[in-house]
Amino acid sequence: MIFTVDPSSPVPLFEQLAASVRSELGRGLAAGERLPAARDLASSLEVNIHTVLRAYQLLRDEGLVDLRRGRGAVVTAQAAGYSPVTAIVTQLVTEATRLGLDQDSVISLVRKEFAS
Amino acid sequence: MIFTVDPSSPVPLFEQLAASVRSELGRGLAAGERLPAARDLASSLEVNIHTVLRAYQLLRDEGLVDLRRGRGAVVTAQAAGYSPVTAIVTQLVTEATRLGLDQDSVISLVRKEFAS
DNA sequence: ATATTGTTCTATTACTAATAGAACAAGTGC
DNA sequence: GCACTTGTTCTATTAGTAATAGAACAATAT
Repeated sequence: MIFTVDPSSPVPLFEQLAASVRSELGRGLAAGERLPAARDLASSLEVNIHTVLRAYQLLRDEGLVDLRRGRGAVVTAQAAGYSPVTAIVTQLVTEATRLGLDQDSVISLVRKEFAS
Repeated sequence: MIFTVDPSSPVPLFEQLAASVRSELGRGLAAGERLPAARDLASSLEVNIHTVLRAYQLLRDEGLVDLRRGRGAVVTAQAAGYSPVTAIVTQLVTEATRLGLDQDSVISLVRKEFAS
């Protein structure tokens, strides 16, 4: 469970960290597991504890973790099926279908966009 | 050719405007056509001319328009391939990246949506 | 020539990110 | 019960960016 941030990126640190946690949610990180204590993670990432807590609170607002004093940040059950991009994917496929683009064409566009 | 911005949105005005132009590129706005003069658009949107010019310069950096003094902002030939689907794909990949989802995860979601 | 239109420059204001330190409160574990 | 852990809240400072404003400039169009 390794989280990273890049201080030289224009993306805010707390957003980078939240993104890093979400990324782990799709892999090994399961419901009930604990994230590192904010003070520990802040120390190892060399960022302020407030920055870590802001990322945690963002994830809490999204329903991905529970925060409790003394216990820390715990991955929720609903975090497993969480996908905020689903709405956009639905819109994309609807529009593509309307214009006569098939699955492979769309996936090709996605790959190209990721590569750019 | 109607462009809009929402001053109450947390998204920067120049980014909103660039997104609005990109959206039009897929619908009706063809290569060689001129965008409104920055001063005119700034006036009608009630934003600063510098804000409009920043959006235009962003679009120029993306290769979607050419900027020339006296002539204004002209849609490039390359922009023609910028379909509504491309716009949505850009939005999708941007959002996915922000949330820490990688290419394979996104493509998996697209396949699932096509299958449904 | 003159008007149009983007470019560049300085400057100000407002907002946000990130940091820092301290005190506090709720939960854990012996 | 008591010490420890860990998130919460508060004030404060610094740095960076968005947006605005105004002016002068330079290339292009008509």
